[in-house]
Amino acid sequence: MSQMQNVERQLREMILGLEIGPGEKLTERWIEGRFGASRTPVRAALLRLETEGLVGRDGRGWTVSPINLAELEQIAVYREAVEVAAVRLTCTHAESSTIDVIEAMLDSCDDNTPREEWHRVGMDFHIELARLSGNEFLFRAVRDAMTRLSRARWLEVRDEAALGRAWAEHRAILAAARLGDADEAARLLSAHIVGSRDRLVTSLANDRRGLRARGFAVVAA
Amino acid sequence: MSQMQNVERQLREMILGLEIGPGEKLTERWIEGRFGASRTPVRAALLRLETEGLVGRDGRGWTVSPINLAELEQIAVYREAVEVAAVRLTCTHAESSTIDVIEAMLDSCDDNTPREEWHRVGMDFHIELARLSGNEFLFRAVRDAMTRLSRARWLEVRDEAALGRAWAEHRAILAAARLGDADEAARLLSAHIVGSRDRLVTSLANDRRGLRARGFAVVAA
DNA sequence: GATACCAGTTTGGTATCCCAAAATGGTATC
DNA sequence: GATACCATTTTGGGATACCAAACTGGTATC
Repeated sequence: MSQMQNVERQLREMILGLEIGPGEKLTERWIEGRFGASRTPVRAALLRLETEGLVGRDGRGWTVSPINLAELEQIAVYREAVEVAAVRLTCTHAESSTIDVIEAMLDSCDDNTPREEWHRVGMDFHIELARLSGNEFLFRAVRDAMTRLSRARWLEVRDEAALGRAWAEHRAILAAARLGDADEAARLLSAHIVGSRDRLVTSLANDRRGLRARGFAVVAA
Repeated sequence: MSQMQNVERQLREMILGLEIGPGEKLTERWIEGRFGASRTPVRAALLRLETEGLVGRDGRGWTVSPINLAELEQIAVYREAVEVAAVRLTCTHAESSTIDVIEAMLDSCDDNTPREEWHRVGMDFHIELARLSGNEFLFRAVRDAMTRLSRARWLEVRDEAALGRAWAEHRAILAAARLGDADEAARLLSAHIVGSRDRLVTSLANDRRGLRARGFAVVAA
């Protein structure tokens, strides 16, 4: 694997895994030293991550994008548009077997599953469902949106009940998609996204002080 | 303006203006010499244009993305999702004065207006309408989709009647938005996008031989 | 004539060097 | 003690040197 892809992947992981906090300053030279690469691949990685919204320019320098509550609300609206369109498409041509694969993903999580895994599967559910639409643009839109949401979802204080409810909603959406009931799948998915957004924004707004204390920049809505 | 932004802008214009044909190979050294910049800004520009879908990797090298009819159809579906969502949002809060600005754009085109200007305004209509939604993600999605469509629309063989019909549809959409009639605006916009796609794909498919003769790579649906 | 092979060239990936602008930190002045 | 000012360092933007892999064109072999 090339250095460029390597730096990009590792840096993305550090940002998404909150090893580098939202709002932190980045210097090309620090990244260079941290990953043992020269500035050329470092700069390529930063340019890529910038388009993903994970880092941004701060005057002349680079900054890890802060968690932005207003942005999270806008992303939810965007997600609703693209995910609903995707699932409607899926309903017109999906085979039961492909739905089974996604359902199996959900099944793979149980009481012994680490929180990190639930987090990942919860995102992949939406991404893989969008992939089934067969539309590359809808798929990428959902994938990129979930990437942007990833850190915020990680910070969310989620109780067992909320996770269980999310999983139940996921299953209901799959059930509707399996029947090819586009309207029902769209309605359920839409409600799921809006509900998720509400819980997420509420949780982060409430915990904003705590997050800032941990050094994470959280911009209000 | 920095060299990086300069190279990026000029190279984008050359690609969108078909001065470099779809499917053509690009070498970093050629670009370097063509714009009098070194490879550092050239690479930054290529990385950016890659995320816009205007250039792509071809093995180790770079290629100007070909016109892809299947992709055009997928983009139309994507546009329908995001543009309809945007216009629905707009209908809930748009002021008549902001609609006026867009209507004035349409009015600025008359019989004496060069074809190039009609082309630009036809895209900007959709972009500015999406901007009115106030949702940055929907806006960027529309803007990026129009960028990807730009070259294909430029190649389309459009008659006067088709242009007039498009402008009439644009005005009808604005009228519905001005009244805040979200359902009607959504219906009209949706039909407009699908109609545009059909005309575009039909035109390009018919003229595919001619386009290839001009050295433009056109990938079938 | 087709094909396998090899030297020379081109090209993207990487490392490194230079520079101007911005940030930093210490000092003199009030 | 606060502030204005200057020397130093740091940093991103750009240019260039180097390399390994890929490509090219020609040649030898069958």
